[in-house]
Amino acid sequence: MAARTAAGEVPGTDPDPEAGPTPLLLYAVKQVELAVRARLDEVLRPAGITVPQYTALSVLARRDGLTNAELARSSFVTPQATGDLVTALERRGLVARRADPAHGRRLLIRLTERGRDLMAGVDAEVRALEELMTGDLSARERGAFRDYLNRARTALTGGPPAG
Amino acid sequence: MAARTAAGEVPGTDPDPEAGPTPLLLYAVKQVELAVRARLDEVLRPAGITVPQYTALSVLARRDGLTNAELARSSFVTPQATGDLVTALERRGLVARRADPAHGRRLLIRLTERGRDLMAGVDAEVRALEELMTGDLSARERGAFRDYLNRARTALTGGPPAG
DNA sequence: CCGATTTCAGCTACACTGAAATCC
DNA sequence: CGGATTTCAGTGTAGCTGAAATCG
Repeated sequence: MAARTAAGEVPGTDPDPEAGPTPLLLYAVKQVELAVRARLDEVLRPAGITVPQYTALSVLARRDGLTNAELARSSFVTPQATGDLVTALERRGLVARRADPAHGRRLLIRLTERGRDLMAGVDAEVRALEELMTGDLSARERGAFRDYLNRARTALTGGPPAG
Repeated sequence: MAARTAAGEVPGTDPDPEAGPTPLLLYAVKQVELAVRARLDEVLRPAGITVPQYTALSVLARRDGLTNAELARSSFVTPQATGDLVTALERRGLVARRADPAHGRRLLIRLTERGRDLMAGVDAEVRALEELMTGDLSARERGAFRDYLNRARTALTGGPPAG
């Protein structure tokens, strides 16, 4: 495993003799996500929502009025998966569905006041988690990190985040 | 959203006027992981294993003879979660448990020949997925990406990967 | 007795497939 | 009719809490 590199220094290929085969970046991404999930779970438990639910609420906070199908595509899952999730959020009054005035079938999902309050309530702790994760990266490194992540997502899905 | 940056160029803070608040890196990590999971699911379905099961097998492939509790810590979940998972893998003959000769209670988990064969069978496609994700990153960028991911995990968990 | 590990029991949430109905 | 969306039904996996037993 590449030893912790000094800030600003770009690590080359890893010559560590005890490392064995270099772990895949796929795996490194998963490890970070698992660690984030564990921490985020603790932050969200008092608010009574799960990480997938928080993710859905985050998407809606940025892109209000999505349909369930669009929400599903934003997370690369089936509409059924997000359907159950949205139903749970709706029962708790965090989101509301209303018919698309321009289309008889589509149901637009919006955050309610309560939903917005909940997101505001956890915002500080989520930002603290972001800071914990990236605290020892310089502003320049954080920008590069973000760029790599965006490029990886684009390469995997063949398009920008908009579902 | 930061427009796709040319290879080698380090993006600064994002001046895009339509972007709204900069999405958190937490979220960018999650998006990549979701995209990876969707692709990896397709790759693993023919082999009949799920992504969490594959992850466990990967850990065992690199660190054979772990206990269930150690395996759980490597994924930041409870021993119960990995316990069910290992039982499923055991029923399919992909792993085997045997008592630790030096400790009456601990059960060491090892990949079976069948388990190793399964991992070998999906290896090419997993590597192809890795290449798809990082194909437009230079070797230098891949190294930096890996370093950022490792530092993020370390910052979140306060230690190296070894459980 | 304490700490770590394993296991049993019960539970919730996530996500899938398949199928049907609705709307453009 | 085809394409997209929603919904219903059924299934399996993942992960949790709580509690008990075992071992060092």
